[in-house]
Amino acid sequence: MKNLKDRVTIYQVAQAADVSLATVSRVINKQGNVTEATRKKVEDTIARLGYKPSGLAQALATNKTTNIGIVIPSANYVYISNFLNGITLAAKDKGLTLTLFTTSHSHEEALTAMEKVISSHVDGAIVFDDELDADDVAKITSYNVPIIVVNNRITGDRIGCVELKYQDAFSAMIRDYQEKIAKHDLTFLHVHNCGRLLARCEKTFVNTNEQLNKPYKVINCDDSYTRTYNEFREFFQTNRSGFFIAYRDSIAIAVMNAAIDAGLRVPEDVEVMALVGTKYSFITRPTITSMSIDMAEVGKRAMYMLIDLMNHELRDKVNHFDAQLVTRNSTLHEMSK
Amino acid sequence: MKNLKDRVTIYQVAQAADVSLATVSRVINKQGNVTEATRKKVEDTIARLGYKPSGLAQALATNKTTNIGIVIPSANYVYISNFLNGITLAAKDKGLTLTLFTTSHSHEEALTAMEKVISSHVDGAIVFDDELDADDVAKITSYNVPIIVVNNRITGDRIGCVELKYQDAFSAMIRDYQEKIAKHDLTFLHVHNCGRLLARCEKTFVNTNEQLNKPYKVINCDDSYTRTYNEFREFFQTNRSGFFIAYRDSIAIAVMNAAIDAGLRVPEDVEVMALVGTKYSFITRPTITSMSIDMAEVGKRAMYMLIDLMNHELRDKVNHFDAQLVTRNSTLHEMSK
DNA sequence: TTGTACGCGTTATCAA
DNA sequence: TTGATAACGCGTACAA
Repeated sequence: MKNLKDRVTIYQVAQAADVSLATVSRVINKQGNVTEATRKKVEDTIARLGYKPSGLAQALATNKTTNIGIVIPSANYVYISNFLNGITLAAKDKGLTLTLFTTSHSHEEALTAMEKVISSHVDGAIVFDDELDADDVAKITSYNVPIIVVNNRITGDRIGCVELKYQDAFSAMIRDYQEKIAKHDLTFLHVHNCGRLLARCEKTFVNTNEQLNKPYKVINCDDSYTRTYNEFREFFQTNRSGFFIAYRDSIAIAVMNAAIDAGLRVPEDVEVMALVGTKYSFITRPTITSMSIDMAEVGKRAMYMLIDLMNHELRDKVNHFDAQLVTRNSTLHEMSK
Repeated sequence: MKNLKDRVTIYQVAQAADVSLATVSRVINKQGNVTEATRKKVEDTIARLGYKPSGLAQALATNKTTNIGIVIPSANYVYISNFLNGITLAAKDKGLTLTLFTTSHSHEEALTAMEKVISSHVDGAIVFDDELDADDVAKITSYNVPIIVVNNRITGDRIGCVELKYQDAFSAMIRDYQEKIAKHDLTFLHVHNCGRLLARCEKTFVNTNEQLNKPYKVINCDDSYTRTYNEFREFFQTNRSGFFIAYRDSIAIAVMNAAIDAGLRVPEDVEVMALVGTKYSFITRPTITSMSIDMAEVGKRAMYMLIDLMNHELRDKVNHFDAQLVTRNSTLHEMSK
């Protein structure tokens, strides 16, 4: 008994079972056309030799890898983890394996990731990355790999997409606040180069307030809890009130904690909300008002859309999820009930 | 110009460039032994035809996939995301691609995941999954795939491991509390079937208290924020004090919020700490005392160990990370300073 | 420097 | 029901 078996091949199995490799192949793929007796014989020697088919060779022969490429900027955000988790659930359900490509928020890396997606021979891909635009995506589908794009409206022969719509709910929320409460000026926390989603929200913010003819502010902000906390500790020395709208809930929490630690009351003096909420929106005190989309559901949907697309039976190439406003204790919304 | 190019092969490039496919192969792999002129000619036609080498065929021919298998229970925990992120960073650094296998906390799924790891032909694997024991892991290395196991002490010819050690710091913390503060009885929140790490901590907890001859409690608890919160709201109706030690920080936060919402003071009436801390330990108010290991660092280390192992140059097959106690405001530790 | 021919581990098509 | 044999797309000795 050797310690490290060199990979045992279908040929060795065939030889040991005294059949041809074609027969072994039939047994592996349960294709029938095999006597019960020989089937058992083959299966026994497969077990005895510990043979596992090479996915590589199978893929090369069938032109199917049962591999799905996932392109994301990083695995480190909670909402992306949730998204990823939804994908894994759906993928496992269908016996698909996931290959991960991360891009670290750089256009260049995103492009090389797409190259790798192509050469890695995946059967399809799900792309959730703001660095990639329509042209970049078109490039890859010209290689005949079906793609679902998340958070960008792109369609094509082999492209589907799922949109994340914050505009309606966000705009409604702004109107509601301005009409019924309007205690504080609304301030949008702009983050430089932080993706389409935030950019769209900022546009919605500006437009809605302009239409209402209400005052509003946009200030710069870092995409980091600690730095934002420190900046706002400073900020709240002189500014003692406001309504702050942050991208992610950790940023909103940073602002909130800075306010509280500066002796201000939330939501009476300072109101805070997050655009992208996760479960961490409700574990703080006060809890954080946030917009939310169940990213695990988005992941599942994307995966199922991709499977349909691979089978050429995807009817609606554009799906969308609408964000829901969840009012909690960091804003005065509750009062309007 | 056809819309969907069927995969263009090395052979087509060779033909179009009027050279043999061996020459194209040399150009692709930058092996030299090619005239500057023909190299340029080949590269031009590669660009013109949009040729991308098939990773599959390359892998089959070279017996190298540059793919690393990652086995984790789920992508949904923050500390696992951090771990995953560390891995992606190190992997990208080395041009490696990641294939993800999730097991959903079931032994059966873990086993099939290992099967897939084998047939997927990865060059190596990192396994962070409590469902797998030494035998399961041994099975896979007999297929000659190098493995780094996280959070389990397993070694072998092609196996290395990185241990996550909580015992020392946890035991020291218990002694310290019992000797210097001892205001509340210590209660360990037992979660059924929640993995080796928690089990080891529970053992440490019991042993240390036994040695000190101090009273202690172990009570059952769910691994869910909401359920834990609700149960402890109930609990705090009658029990008005205690020191609770939870597995993850979200669970600790659930207990803390339940206490606060029940009108108790933290840490004066109720103390709370988490064994596995993430960044969410410091965004709550009060902040949560927790033990912590930088899981991103663990991921990086595991990846670099694996690379060494693949190159047969891994010296120390056992690495370990020691947890650090970070005292924050949810316990009275600060007072002992 | 370049080309020929074989092998990598499968699947699939045809005969037998 | 079985068994040769040709793909699949590439790397690589070896020969030219």
